[in-house]
Amino acid sequence: MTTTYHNPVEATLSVIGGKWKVVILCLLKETDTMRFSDLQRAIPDITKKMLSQQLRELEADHIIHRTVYDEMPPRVEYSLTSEGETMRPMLNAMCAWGSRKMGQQAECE
Amino acid sequence: MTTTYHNPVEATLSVIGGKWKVVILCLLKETDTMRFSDLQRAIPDITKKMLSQQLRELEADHIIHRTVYDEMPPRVEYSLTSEGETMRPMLNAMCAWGSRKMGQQAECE
DNA sequence: CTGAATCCTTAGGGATACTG
DNA sequence: CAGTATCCCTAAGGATTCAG
Repeated sequence: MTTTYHNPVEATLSVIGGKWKVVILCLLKETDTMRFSDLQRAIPDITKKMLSQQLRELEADHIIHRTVYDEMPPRVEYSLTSEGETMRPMLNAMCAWGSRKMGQQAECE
Repeated sequence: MTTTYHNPVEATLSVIGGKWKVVILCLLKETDTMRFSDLQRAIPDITKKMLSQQLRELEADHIIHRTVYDEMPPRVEYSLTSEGETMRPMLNAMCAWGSRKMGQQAECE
């Protein structure tokens, strides 16, 4: 499927446009590697379904890497790929803007 | 309404999370001031309804400024506010990442 | 623990027509 | 030109259950 974009930023949005993707990526950029349950705990409002769905899409776009450990109980870890690492400046900028805004409003916790 | 965020970036998403907002903002950051019809032409896939809706939300968040000229035919111009200007680094980073990706895939036009 | 599968609801968003 | 107003419908996403 070849999608035609009229603006470069649309390519960005096609990858990080999902409702929770940026939140997930911002967590991964700080913690390096997180388990499924770690992400769930860090994003209380997300459902399992949404989380796994967003993760699979990010994986399909080669932004995150999924490592399965064949243990009992199961363990799966997620981390940024090298492609995902290239997002760091962008993710930092997005976090920075939010922090600035929060600083103004003092409404973050 | 006080919304509680668990991550600073959620504050960012609450402002630019709309489907077309980042596209609109990226256009405004480059062209400085655009009319409604300019935006429509630059974003062929957006409907009037969506465009005006997204614009109104951005205006409510004090990100863009709306100037109405009492002429016939009507003219309305949109531009970034000073608050919107603080988004420039972030918007540039988002465009840059998309451009990089497009460069790899050579699928932009 | 890490999901997949199913069902179900709602609201995001498209098409169209109308207005100052 | 720059929007509203309606109608309408799909698909995003929530709740719940099942499974390896």
